[in-house]
Amino acid sequence: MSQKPSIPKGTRDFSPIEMARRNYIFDVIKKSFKKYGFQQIETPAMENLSTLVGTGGEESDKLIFKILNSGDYLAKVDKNAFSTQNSSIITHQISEKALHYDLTVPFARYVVQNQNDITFPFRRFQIQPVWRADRPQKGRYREFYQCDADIIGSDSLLNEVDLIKMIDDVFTELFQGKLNYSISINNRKVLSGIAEAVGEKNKLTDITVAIDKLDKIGVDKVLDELKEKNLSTESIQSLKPLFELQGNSTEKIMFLAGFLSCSEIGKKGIEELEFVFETLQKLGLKTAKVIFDPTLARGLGYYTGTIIEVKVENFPSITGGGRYDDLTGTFGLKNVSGVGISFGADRIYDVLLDNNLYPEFKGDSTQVLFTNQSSADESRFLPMLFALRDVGINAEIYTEQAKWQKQMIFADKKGVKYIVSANEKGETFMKSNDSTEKIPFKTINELISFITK
RNA sequence: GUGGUUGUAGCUCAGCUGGUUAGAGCACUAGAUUGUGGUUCUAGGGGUCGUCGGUUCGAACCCGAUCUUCCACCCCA
Repeated sequence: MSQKPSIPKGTRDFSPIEMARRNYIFDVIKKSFKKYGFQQIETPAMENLSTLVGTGGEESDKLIFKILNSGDYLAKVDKNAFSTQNSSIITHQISEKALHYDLTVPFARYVVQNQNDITFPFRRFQIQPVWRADRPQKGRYREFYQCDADIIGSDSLLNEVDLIKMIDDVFTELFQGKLNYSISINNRKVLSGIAEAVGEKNKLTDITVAIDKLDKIGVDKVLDELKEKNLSTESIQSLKPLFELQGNSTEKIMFLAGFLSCSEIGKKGIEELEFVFETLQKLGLKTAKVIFDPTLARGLGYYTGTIIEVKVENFPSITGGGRYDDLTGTFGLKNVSGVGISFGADRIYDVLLDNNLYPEFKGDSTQVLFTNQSSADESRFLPMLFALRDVGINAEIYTEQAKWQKQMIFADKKGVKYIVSANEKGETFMKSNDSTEKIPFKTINELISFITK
């Protein structure tokens, strides 16, 4: 052992069985995307750093993996900037590219660049890895796949309804009705309305960040945090009823409608929520439990309307999304609204594994193994091998003339279903993996019908 | 970025309060046996005990730093 090989923190290798499971998840999601009229695109793994920074808020800027410029990257650094040792200034001088942090921002960039060729409303999906310089922990990786579906160029709330129905479809299939999950919905306009209604319009983020922690740290700590952020005692007092909200989603919405009656933007948010909930109620959902959660905030800076998050017990959110009214605005295309969601394939993988929800995968491995104990075997089996492959059966020959035992162990470990062998007289036999009975056969058609029966 | 945690053979781990050439199981390789299905037996390869530095006559074991693992916070898929 010269040196111990390893991979970067938060990244993973995927074995054959893991890939089979991952592809199963991707296939289910992709099938739904297509069914709802989304078309696939792909964007580069790296973007210009300038298109990525400043779109998702300060927090996400910190988590962007930057790519060092090629060549003598230090030579171009401004000497004054260098001597300040200010990394954020120097960063932009030594790095002009970065790995994308999510798929929504590259998509917005794509839309602006290709606006003349796109017919709006545009439904696109994108399944690619994203990178975040985060600290790995449970369900959190530095390289992971997002499966994004976005509709851009439409204000209609029917899109929100469509996305939630699609979430229902995907998890109904993946969870097979055996696992509870909930789709939490809120609206940024409601959060703005709350800030406005308590007279702290400019403390919106402080309020939402604090509210978001309600179920984690409890009412008292949230109030403490608001005090620290210099909210007036009256404001905090008037926020209090929100923390004690009881009842189902409809009752909560009704309460907030009253609470926000003095705020235009708040009223708009309530209207939007009501539409989404009412429409979903009419259409019905297969397995999803949709709840209005006024404490749902979500950090990404660009959301302006509906926000969505899917949760399973004991896991961080497995799907998230929302509406953004002006994401393309930062790239020069105004007045284009979009809404989208992102399935976190890697977290879904962990959830399915934890709950034993993977179907048995058939046909992923070799179905038929031709044993090889002599060059006579090789010449007699090779034509059969290719004949099987030609009719679509996964088959291989053991390429070494090895001991029978070794070949059987190989077949067993690989999960091969059928074994073909010959004796010294040249008689050929086939058998299935779970029995020791060898059945003689003469023609390739006999073999095929045995395997495909 | 903050706090905690982990690191001994390819894998899972043992190694008592620091004391001679660091062990086991599995895996791997070769041979024998079973005489073409996973048995059994024998032998063998493989570790500068994450890395660097310190304490000590002596360190896998104590101390420091660093990297790594996992977990929590922040934030998020």
